[in-house]
Amino acid sequence: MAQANAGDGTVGKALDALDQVASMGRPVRFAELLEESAYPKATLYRFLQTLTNQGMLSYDARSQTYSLGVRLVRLAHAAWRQSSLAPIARPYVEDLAREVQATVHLAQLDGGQVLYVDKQNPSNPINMYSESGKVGPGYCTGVGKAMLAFVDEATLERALTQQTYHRHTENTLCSPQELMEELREIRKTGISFDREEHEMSIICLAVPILSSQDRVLGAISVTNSTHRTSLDELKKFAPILKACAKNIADTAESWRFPEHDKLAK
Amino acid sequence: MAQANAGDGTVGKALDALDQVASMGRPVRFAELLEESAYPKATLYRFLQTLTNQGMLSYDARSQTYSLGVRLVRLAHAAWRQSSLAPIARPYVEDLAREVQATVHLAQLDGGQVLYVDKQNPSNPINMYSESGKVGPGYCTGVGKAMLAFVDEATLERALTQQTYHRHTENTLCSPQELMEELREIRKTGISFDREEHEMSIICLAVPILSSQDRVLGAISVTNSTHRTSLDELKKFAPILKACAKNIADTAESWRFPEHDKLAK
DNA sequence: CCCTTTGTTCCAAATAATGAAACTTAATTT
DNA sequence: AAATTAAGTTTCATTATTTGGAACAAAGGG
Repeated sequence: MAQANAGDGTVGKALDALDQVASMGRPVRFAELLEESAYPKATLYRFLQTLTNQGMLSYDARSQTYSLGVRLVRLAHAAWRQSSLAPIARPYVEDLAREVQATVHLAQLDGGQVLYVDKQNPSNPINMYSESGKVGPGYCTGVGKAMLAFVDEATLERALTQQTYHRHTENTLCSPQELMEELREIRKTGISFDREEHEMSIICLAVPILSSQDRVLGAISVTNSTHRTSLDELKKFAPILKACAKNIADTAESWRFPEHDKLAK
Repeated sequence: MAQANAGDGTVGKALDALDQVASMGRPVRFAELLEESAYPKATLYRFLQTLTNQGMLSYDARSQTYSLGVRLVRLAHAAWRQSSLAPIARPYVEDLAREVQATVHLAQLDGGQVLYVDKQNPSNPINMYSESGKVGPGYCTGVGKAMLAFVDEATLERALTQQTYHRHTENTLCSPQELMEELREIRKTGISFDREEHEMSIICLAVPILSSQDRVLGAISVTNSTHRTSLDELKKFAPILKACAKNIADTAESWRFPEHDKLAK
C-alpha cells in the first residue's frame, strides 16, 4: 500500500501515518510501518511520536507496538453525532427496516468510497458501532452508485479515479465506462440496484438522499438475499424508500441549517 | 476555552483546531472559532483548510460552517475495534449485564478522564454507538476511581492535575486529598463505589481490569438507582464483577500479545 | 564476542509555517 | 446607489520547523 496522499504539508503527512496504522487493523511495530511507508525512518519516527503524544495513537512499550489512540474514539463520537446523518435519520431508518422486514443501510460518501454510518436489522436490533465506520467500494454497491449518480461533475471525476475496480462477481461493473452508463440510468429512475455485483446472492435497492438543492447527503438501501426475495420484489419498496429519503433530507436540512432561509426561496 | 495543548509542532496545533471544532458540538463558522482560538487568523484559517482537505473536517459552503469530517468516523471504527477493550470484552459484558440485571459500563482512561467504550443494558440491548466515546470525570465515577487507584505514580499525578473538581452532589469528593484517601481504600479492597457522587440517586460498583503485570487496562461497573437497590446489595456483585474483569484481562492479553510469552514467565 | 536487526538521536540544509497587512466579497447602513 | 462595516481569503518576507542521511544505542542471535 503506497502512500496515496501528497499535499497538505506536515499535517497531511502525519495523518497519512495515522491512516497507515489504522489500515493495518492491529497493533504494529515501527519496522512494519517503515517498510510500507513513503517516508524516511527519522521522519516516520517523529510522526509516530507526535501522534502518540497527541493521543491519536497509543504505544505499548511491552510489545513495542502502535495502535490507534482513544482520542479518536472520543472525536469520532462527536463526529458521528454532529456530522453524520445517522442520529437524524435513525428513527426513519428504524421505521423503514420494520416496514420492509430487511436490513437497511445508511451510507455517506467519503472520497470515492462508501462509508456506512448506520444499519438496522429488524430481526436483531443490536450492535451498532460495529457497523458504523465500515467502508465499502463505491462502484459496486447500491448506495455507492445511488450517490455517485447525483454528485457534481468534479466530485464524480475524482471519485471515479479513486476506485480500484475489481471483479467481485460476474455482474460487477469493472470499468468507468460501464459504470457511467449505469449512473445515467440511475439518474433517470432515481433508484439503484445491486444485482449481486459485490457479493453473490446479495441484492439491494438503494436511493439517494438529496438536499433541496440536489446536493447528495447520503443514501439508504434495503438489502436481502436472492434466496429470500428477488429484484422485482425489492423494486416494490422504491416508493417507501424514496419517501424515507425525502423525510431524512427534510429533517437534516431543518436541523443543520435552522436559519438562512432566504436562499431557499 | 483556551488552547490547552502546546507542544508537538504544527501537527499538534492543527489537532488543537480539530478538537476545538469537536468541542463545539455543532457546525461552526470561521469567526466563532477565531474568537476562541489562540492562533492568528491566517494560521487558523490554514489549519481548517488543511483539515478539510484531509477529510478530518467537512465544510459546508452554503452555511459556511465546519463540522467534523467523515474520515473520523472511519478512523474511529478502526480505533474502537483495535484499540479499545470493547470488542474483546463484549461477550463478558453482555453476560454480566444479564446476570446482574442492571446497566454495565466498560471504560478506559484517557488522560485524567473516563472514556466509556461500551455499555450494556439488559432491558434494552440496543444503540451502542451513542454511548461509546462519551467522556466523564475521573474523580467522581466508580470506574474512574477504580482505574486511578491502580495507575502508576506518574500517571496518577498527571491525572489529578487534569481534573476540574466540581461538587456535583453533596457526596462528591472535591479535593485531591479526599480522593487520594478514597483511592487508598479502593486499592485495599479492589472495589470502588459511586455513592451518588456524580448524580443523586445513581450508585454504582466498579472494579478495575488489570493486566498480569497490574497495568490498568480499563474498568467495568454496575450502575443502578437507589430506588431499585442499595450499596450493600450492589456489593454482593463484587465477586462476579471481579471474575468478569479477570476474564476480560486474560482475553485481552492473549489476544493483543499472542507471541512474546517469554516475559510473562 | 561479534554481527545483525531494530529503534533512537543529531544536526546542517531545505522547506514549510507564520502572521501582519492588504485585499476581496458580501452584508448592512446611510 | 454609495458608503460602511464585517467576514473571509490571499500575499509575502521573515522565522521557525521539518527533513533525512548518518551516526549511535540497544536488543537478539549465532
